[in-house]
Amino acid sequence: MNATRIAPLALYQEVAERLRERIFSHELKPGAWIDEQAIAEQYGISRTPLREALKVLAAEGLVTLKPRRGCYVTEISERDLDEIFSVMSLLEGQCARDATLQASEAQLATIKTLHEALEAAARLDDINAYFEANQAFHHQVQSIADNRWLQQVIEDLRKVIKLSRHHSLFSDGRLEQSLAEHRDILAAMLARDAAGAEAAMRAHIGSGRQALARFARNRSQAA
Amino acid sequence: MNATRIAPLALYQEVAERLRERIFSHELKPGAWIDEQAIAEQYGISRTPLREALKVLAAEGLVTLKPRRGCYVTEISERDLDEIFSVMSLLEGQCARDATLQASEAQLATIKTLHEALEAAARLDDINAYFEANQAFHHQVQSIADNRWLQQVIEDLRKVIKLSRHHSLFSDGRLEQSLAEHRDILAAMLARDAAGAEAAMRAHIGSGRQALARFARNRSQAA
DNA sequence: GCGGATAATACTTTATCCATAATTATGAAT
DNA sequence: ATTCATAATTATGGATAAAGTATTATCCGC
Repeated sequence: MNATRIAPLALYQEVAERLRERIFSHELKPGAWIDEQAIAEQYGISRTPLREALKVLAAEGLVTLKPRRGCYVTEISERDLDEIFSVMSLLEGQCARDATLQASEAQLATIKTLHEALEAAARLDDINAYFEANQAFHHQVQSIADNRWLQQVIEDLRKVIKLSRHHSLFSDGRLEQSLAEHRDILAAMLARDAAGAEAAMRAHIGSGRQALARFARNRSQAA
Repeated sequence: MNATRIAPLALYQEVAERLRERIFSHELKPGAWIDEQAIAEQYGISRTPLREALKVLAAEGLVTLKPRRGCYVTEISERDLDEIFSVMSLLEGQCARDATLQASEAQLATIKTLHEALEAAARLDDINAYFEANQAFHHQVQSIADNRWLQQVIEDLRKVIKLSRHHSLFSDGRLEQSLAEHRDILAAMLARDAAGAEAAMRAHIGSGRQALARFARNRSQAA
């Protein structure tokens, strides 16, 4: 047992987090069987905390537990993505609306700063930095909207979306398009145009769905 | 060929369901500590599947696991309810909109039939029947909207709402008011007025929040 | 008398063991 | 040769036990 462990987290939570990483990185691919014994051995733990971690991941929808059949990484269909993005569009749109109405001047300034990081990343064509800045921007909007349950649902759905590769989403023209959409969102928020911000955010999410669909098509052609 | 073999549900799922019932019925009150040993003894099982069940309930938000402190039934604040109902209003409103646009004539007829059950229960002042019919109506609208992820999120949030008593919600004038709101929803749907159906549904959910808030106020006065 | 520290108790947490069920492979029969 | 049945192996699901940590209570010192 690792004596240097300072994390106050329970072991099963630690395990759940590490499995999430492996699922999101597609080291564990959708549809793949999760070998409990092998994982437990790899991590040097018993199967008990691992099984508890799998229950948590199952509740999050990342894995599917088939009774007496074992545990498999959830496979997300294109239809699932359509449905999830449809909900996400609704929720993030509402966030943008609420944030626009409720933001203090200081918070609007923060949003503006985060957007500038986005612009900078785009200029450098640094996809990883753009990805990070994008996440920070969306997170900040949600934070300003100040509805923990709304944030929670968005976060849960985003995890499921991450089951399908979307790291390489910001390639080619998509990055430029995404940036333009973000400019629209920012402009509406700065103008205190709540309806406009909501509409811009919805358009942005919808555009993300289309990019993902294009990516899926290319991928299936390549295979 | 054992075709009679239906889905074998795991023990932890069975336990989770029984705990849900006890939490919803307020036999296990919000804030109450869940004694693992006592529950396991009551059910004649070991603590292992019970703990797995608690992980699932924690993921649903029904219980809160405090590391090294044990498991407690989640306490929902009035602010939580405000936030949750706000999201529910958005989601159920979208359901009403989608259902109005997508429903077949046969599905609209089903909706009409379910509404008539509501009217009948109201005439008889049968609160339990009204409650059931109400659930059936909402469920049918969601079913027609045909977005499984949207349904899932609504279902999850509804579970959390059930942490606060809302059985006796349909008392006094509230039943009449709820019925009137349902008439608006139905009318808009039958008229294929998607925006109207969404607005009516949002108003209905918002009205439900207000009724719950009144109930909480009365309850705190009584105590 | 009050505060802090130490010890004891209790509860969570993890590991190991066992049983049951499912799947796959092999053998036999048609 | 192919298909079906039976047996064996493997993995999941449940129980029990042991260990570690946190909290509370008591005692001692200031």
